[in-house]
Amino acid sequence: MSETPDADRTSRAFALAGDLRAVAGKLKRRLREQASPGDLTPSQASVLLRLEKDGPATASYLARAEGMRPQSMGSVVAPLEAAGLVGGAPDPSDGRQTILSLTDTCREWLREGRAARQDWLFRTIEARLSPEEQDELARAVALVARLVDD
Amino acid sequence: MSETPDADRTSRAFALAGDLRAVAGKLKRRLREQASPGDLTPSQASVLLRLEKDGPATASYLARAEGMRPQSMGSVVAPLEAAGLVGGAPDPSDGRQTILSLTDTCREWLREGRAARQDWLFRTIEARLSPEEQDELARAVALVARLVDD
DNA sequence: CTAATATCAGGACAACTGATATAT
DNA sequence: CATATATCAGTTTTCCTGATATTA
Repeated sequence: MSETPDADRTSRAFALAGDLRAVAGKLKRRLREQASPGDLTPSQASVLLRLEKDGPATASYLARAEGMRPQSMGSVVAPLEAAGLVGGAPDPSDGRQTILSLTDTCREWLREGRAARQDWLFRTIEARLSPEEQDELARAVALVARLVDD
Repeated sequence: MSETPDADRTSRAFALAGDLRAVAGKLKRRLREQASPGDLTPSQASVLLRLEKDGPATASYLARAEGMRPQSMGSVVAPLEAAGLVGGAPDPSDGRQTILSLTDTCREWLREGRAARQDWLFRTIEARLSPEEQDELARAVALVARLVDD
């Protein structure tokens, strides 16, 4: 309808950027407010999920994967180690590295907890989005991943 | 293909929750790292966008809209007022409230800056996503908005 | 010697909670 | 008096930068 479809597209992309920023901020705040003491932080949950998916990894690898500094990843992982969910073993072929992996305790915990656990985001996705919408969201997550990766 | 399609859907929803958390975290970190000094924070950009879209509003209204406490919104808005982008006027019919609105300076700044401005997210969306993908992302943003709203 | 990894220390930022003043 | 708004002050969380030790 517009006489200048290009300008139209541009302004829609601009609005999209704003909406995306806003919704990301809201999501983050909501995640924090829903967190009960003893819960994992979003970063920690991400790390466990990644270790489960990709297998053992070093803190530096995890930091790169999450787009975060190695030092920051250190403080994300430390509580997980303290809780016995993640174990560290020195890399036999490279003494600088420590290989992190899920403990059996953690695997067990993930297995039994998954659906029952108090994961607000998971519950809300199941409650509020149809399977088709979940698929749509999954595709969009991949799109955003492309935006934030190098 | 699975014998238990329900369990399958559940585990996909669980992975989706994890991926969404991860990508939201990455996006936030990326936004921060791309911010040049003098840039608006994501919250501030959101506020300007909302004031432009919905017209003048109080800090409390903005806080509710962004899913944030009024006190927090205060510190988001304060720099915008100091920068002359937002002006406050007392509500004539309710002395408790201060009506915030965009200044002419800000409108001018938005108008001229929009495409040229150093908005990393906007530029990246335009550069990396096709118009169709942008539409898909916009739909997904609406889905996430449904998750984070009450 | 240079590069990569890990860790310690201190700092910045954005949100929070609690308390207080004021107006409805 | 109860409710809603705004603001001040202090705290927490999460990530950052900078520095140092160790190993490749």
